[in-house]
Amino acid sequence: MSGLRARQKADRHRRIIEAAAELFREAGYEGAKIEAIAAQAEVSVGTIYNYYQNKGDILGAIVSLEVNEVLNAGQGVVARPPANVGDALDTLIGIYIEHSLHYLSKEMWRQAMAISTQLPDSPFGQAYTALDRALTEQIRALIARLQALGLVRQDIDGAALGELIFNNMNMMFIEFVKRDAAKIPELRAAIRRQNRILVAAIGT
Amino acid sequence: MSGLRARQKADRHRRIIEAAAELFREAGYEGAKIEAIAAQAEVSVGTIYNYYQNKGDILGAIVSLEVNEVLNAGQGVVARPPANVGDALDTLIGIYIEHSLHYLSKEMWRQAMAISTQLPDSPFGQAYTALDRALTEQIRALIARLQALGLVRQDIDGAALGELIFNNMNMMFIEFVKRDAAKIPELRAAIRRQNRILVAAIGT
DNA sequence: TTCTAAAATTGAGTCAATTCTGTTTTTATG
DNA sequence: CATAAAAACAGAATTGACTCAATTTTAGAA
Repeated sequence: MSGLRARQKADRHRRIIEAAAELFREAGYEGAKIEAIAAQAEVSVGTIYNYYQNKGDILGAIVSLEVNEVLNAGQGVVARPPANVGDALDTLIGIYIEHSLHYLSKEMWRQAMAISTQLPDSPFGQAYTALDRALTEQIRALIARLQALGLVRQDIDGAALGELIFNNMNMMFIEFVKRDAAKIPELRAAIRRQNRILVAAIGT
Repeated sequence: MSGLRARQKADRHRRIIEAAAELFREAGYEGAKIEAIAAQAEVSVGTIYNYYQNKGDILGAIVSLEVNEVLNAGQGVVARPPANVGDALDTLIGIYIEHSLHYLSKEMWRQAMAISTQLPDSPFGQAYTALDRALTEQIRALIARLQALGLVRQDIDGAALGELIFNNMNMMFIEFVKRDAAKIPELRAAIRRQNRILVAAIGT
């Protein structure tokens, strides 16, 4: 099929996202007015609201792109993890963190996180929760892999451990985006230090 | 001194907070209009903005009251902790969680958390970060206490451990307030399960 | 090709937070 | 006491996200 209508729709979606991404980057989330996004995308304000429930959902679409790339990159580590528990965790978490500021500024992350807690039932709120879950799941998968390789004790509660590691990392990341001065290497070092306690407890 | 001006100021502060707390509870954060708060407090809209930078800061003042009570209650546990690492952590965390919904609804917590990430440099954003730090510090103090009592190994990195426990608990609490259906006993059970991994690793 | 129902678009209008400017109240001084 | 400076107040005006009724475009049947 792919009628005219469907093509125009996809095209408008793309134009809105591109316009928003550009303006968010240039002017910040608050600074990017809906009217400006509409003008840049060559649609009307009403049309934007036909495609997205609110301004946050536009940002949400951009965040989803970013996180999905990260999840993809993480798969490689899960498939072939370094032969050392600490390094394996550090490598996976490193991918998450290093990738995180590619498309999104700290300010955009702050807004995205804020919206996802403020409106947990909006389309974006639910999508963000699902992304968090997917990341937790991937850490859990890494632990299962390490258990299969005999690097992590079999009697460890993998589900609880995955959540613990993800929750700690995520909270550290939240604090990281809240402070503009915070640097990536310091964030990684702090998380490594925290995980060291766990690594000592679960390794064979 | 305590001139008329200072007294009126304190009185207006109190009236605004009381009016806001009542309306937030009744109508929710978004539902409580600034005009309504102003009317209820018998001041003008302009005056409210003279006292608080924005609507979020009013909520922030209420949240601070709540968290400070919690910190206070926690001190008792740190002073005389149960003679078992798992129970000690569970007791302290229990106090935090059970107290959390006394004055604040889940919706108010969501708003407060959102604002604190959205505007980390606003008065409330900074206050919220300080409160988080104080809670982390209290968990750290409990661990130090348990180490002094010989219940936790001396060679454990107490600072990192405190952060790990707080970050995990906080993230679980965030997810808890995001889901209206989530219940306190389940939250506590989930955190206990996660902490069990740590308890096994650090106990003597 | 022509016509009609459904889908999509438009932009002026609404609503509520925040800002701004002129007025009033308080304080401190002679 | 009178009064000028400082502080606080009031509420009208501004701003920007979001809504909605009217209009335009598309798909597909005749």
